[in-house]
Amino acid sequence: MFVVLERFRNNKAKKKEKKPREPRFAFLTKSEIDNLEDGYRWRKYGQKAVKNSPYPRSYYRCTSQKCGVKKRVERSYQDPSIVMTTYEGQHNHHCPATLRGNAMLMSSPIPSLFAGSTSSSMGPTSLVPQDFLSQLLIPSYNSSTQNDHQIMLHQNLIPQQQQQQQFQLHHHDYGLLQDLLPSSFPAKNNDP
DNA sequence: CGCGTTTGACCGGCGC
DNA sequence: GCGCCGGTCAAACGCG
Repeated sequence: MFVVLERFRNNKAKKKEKKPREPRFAFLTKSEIDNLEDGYRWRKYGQKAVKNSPYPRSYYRCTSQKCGVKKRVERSYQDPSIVMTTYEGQHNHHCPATLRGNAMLMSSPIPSLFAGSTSSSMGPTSLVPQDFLSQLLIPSYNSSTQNDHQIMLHQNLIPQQQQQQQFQLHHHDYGLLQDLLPSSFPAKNNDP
């Protein structure tokens, strides 16, 4: 039904060198597949039971060496059709396999959206306070076909005017979101 | 044989 | 100190 895109900023950094956690962000997807294709190869390295939930949480790591991106997938205990995916870190490489529709990555409307937000045309986005943990995007999501989805993104940073746009997305575009989001909101990094 | 998953053990942080 | 909890390791296993 909908996708909630959330961004975490781990500034709990009392010990900066202790756990220089990568920036994380999560989004909810309504999918019956736990491991949805985002264009990257993942190796599962753990699975734990979730408290107050009958569904386990799976831990994945990007298979590329030099790329410590992690991701965890957890199914909602309330709505089993909703899967929460949390990414941690950013890929420092491109998609390993040229999936079908790879060329579409360039023509995807999503990059243009976030490119626009970074190019200061969206102004207020850069004013997000650092400890602002709440969601920056709340895409609505309707599964039309198996591979294509209509996604409605609207920024709720400005409650007054929520900008809404519609896009066509593929599954592997979720990985794109991950690539683009952190750079879209360049928070002041006073973390050395 | 190479690569990915499974699964229990292990580990560090935190609260009591 | 102890136990819980979230996260990770790694050996065993499965599959092409």
